[in-house]
Amino acid sequence: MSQARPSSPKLADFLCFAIYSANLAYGRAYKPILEKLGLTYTQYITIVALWENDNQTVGGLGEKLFLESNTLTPILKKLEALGYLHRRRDPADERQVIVSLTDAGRSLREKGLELNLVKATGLSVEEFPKMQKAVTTLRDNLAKAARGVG
Amino acid sequence: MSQARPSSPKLADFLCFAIYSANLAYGRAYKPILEKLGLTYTQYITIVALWENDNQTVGGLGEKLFLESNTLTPILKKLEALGYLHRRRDPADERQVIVSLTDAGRSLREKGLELNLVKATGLSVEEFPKMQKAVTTLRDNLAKAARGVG
DNA sequence: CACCTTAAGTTCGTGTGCGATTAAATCGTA
DNA sequence: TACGATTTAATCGCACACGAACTTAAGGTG
Repeated sequence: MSQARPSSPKLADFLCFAIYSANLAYGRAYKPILEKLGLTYTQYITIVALWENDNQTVGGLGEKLFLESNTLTPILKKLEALGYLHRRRDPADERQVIVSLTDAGRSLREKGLELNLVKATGLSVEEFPKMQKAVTTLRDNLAKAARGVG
Repeated sequence: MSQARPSSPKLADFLCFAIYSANLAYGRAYKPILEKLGLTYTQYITIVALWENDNQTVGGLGEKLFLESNTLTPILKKLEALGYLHRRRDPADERQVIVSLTDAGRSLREKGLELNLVKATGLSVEEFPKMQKAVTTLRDNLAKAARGVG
């Protein structure tokens, strides 16, 4: 195993890699919990977004989830097939599709699915919201930069 | 658009969602830079890991990248096809595959590919390493929890 | 109204992630 | 040494993420 040159950038110093690998770790932590419900992580946060605001358009939902319609459409169709939501064209604008939860979709919330992985983060009650805020700000700054602003 | 119930969990309070969406934002910020090189993000960090330590096994590389061989194998084959690395069985243990950079793979480092998105994060020089450390610790705690430890 | 432009979703192809299975090599132990 | 257990990659199928192209609907201008 040859040595790296002194100038070599270290993976451990990359913030992008920390975020990337933390995301993988979160997915692995959530998986055993979510698979008991037959949901993937993306399907789960889609349901959560609908708990927060029902009857959203695909585009509106995508804005909140940071996903394009080409990603959302198959997920929404899957959740519709599972009986958790309905999709219907907006009669006032047939281009848009309104997504709304079914009783089954709403009842997931009451089914004890208040996933709580706070303990697994190792963060204290004071640290948790600070971290959450900091990562959210980071995300918004990156999104701004990607749009060419800043 | 109906109102959410008071008890409804808000997406904006989820640390997992902050990480998830920050990862998407990072990918979008990196894409225009990396596609000039014809590399994806995962291919890029694989190259970085090999800059740091050349001649690694698939498993060893996977440990550093937090990826399994089922994910890495097609990526390594692609990078081999692009001429950036070689794959060969270890003569001392034919089960293992040694991955090593080619001159082309090493030269990517000199080609000014020291991607620097620090400014895009909006973090100060003092904040950046703190954030990087905090997210790394979070990732390690989550990984520990997912393994059933803790 | 006819025509062009814009907007919203869908479809398709590529590239990850990952669970499950397989193939091959090595190890351990009687 | 023979053989079952373990280790390491690779393969396969499924589910995202996303660029690009397509379809349909709405809006704007003459």
